[in-house]
Amino acid sequence: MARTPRISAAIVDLMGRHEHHAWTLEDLQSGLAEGGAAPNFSSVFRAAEKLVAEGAVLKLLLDDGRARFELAGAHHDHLHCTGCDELVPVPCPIDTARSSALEAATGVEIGEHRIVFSGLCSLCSDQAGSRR
Amino acid sequence: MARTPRISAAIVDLMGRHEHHAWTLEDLQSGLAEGGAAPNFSSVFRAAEKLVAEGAVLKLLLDDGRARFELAGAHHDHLHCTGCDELVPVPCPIDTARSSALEAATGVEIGEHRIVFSGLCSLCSDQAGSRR
DNA sequence: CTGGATGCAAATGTTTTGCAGCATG
DNA sequence: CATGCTGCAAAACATTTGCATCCAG
Repeated sequence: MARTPRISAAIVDLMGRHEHHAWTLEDLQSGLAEGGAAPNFSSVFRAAEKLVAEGAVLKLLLDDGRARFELAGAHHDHLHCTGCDELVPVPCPIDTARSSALEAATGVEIGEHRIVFSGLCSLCSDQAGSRR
Repeated sequence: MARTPRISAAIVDLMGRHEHHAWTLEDLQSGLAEGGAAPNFSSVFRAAEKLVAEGAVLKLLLDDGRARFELAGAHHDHLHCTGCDELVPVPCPIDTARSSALEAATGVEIGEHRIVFSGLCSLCSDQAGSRR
């Protein structure tokens, strides 16, 4: 069987051409497949993990139990749309003052955070609105 | 093999006696086992899911891929301690003004949210501090 | 030639479901 | 005696790993 070379590069390229999208491993595999490649699932997995390890890509686990991958960049948080199931980036609502206040109030030391809002993305929200 | 009656009631009871703790299914099973019962894993799973469906219990998926269950109550968010792996409740840092601002800025409709901070809980933070 | 990447298959870890028996109302 | 709960076993799912092979440098 023909090999698919440079999978991780292809992943970065693919992600770059679809800015605001979080990819499951399956998404990545089928996305690469459309680009002519037909990589093995394990290879996609390993390439994705490599990119995560390198810091080029972020891995997120949603409540549906499947991991999503997205290009690393400026920090943002996410809205998991209950309409279309997309994971939409939203600006981070936590400022350092708030974070510090939380640390002071609870005695914890906060490093990172992950926020996932549930709701409707702007598209689904529009559609719901126009039907009302 | 003897049956363990009323597993879901036992779960609620168990959780009630250990306020701030998020339970994996395994935690629940061994917790119940210490109480004299020795329930089957599937039964624990089904009881937990039932409680979630009833709204008595919340289910959370962390990045380690294992679900945690905790008593439903006043909303709060969580810190996943990188020291002791506990999931510690912290007050919610998102107020309605901020949430509305986010909706206005992005056009989304926000329902719920889940925030998971990563860092050190107050206990682990203290220990780290005293070693410095 | 050598190390890193890939394909394939099989293992893993956790969650979920099928089915039969028990027990409570 | 009907309905729901439980135990046990096996399936389902997404992920992860072992191993042989391939390819670029």
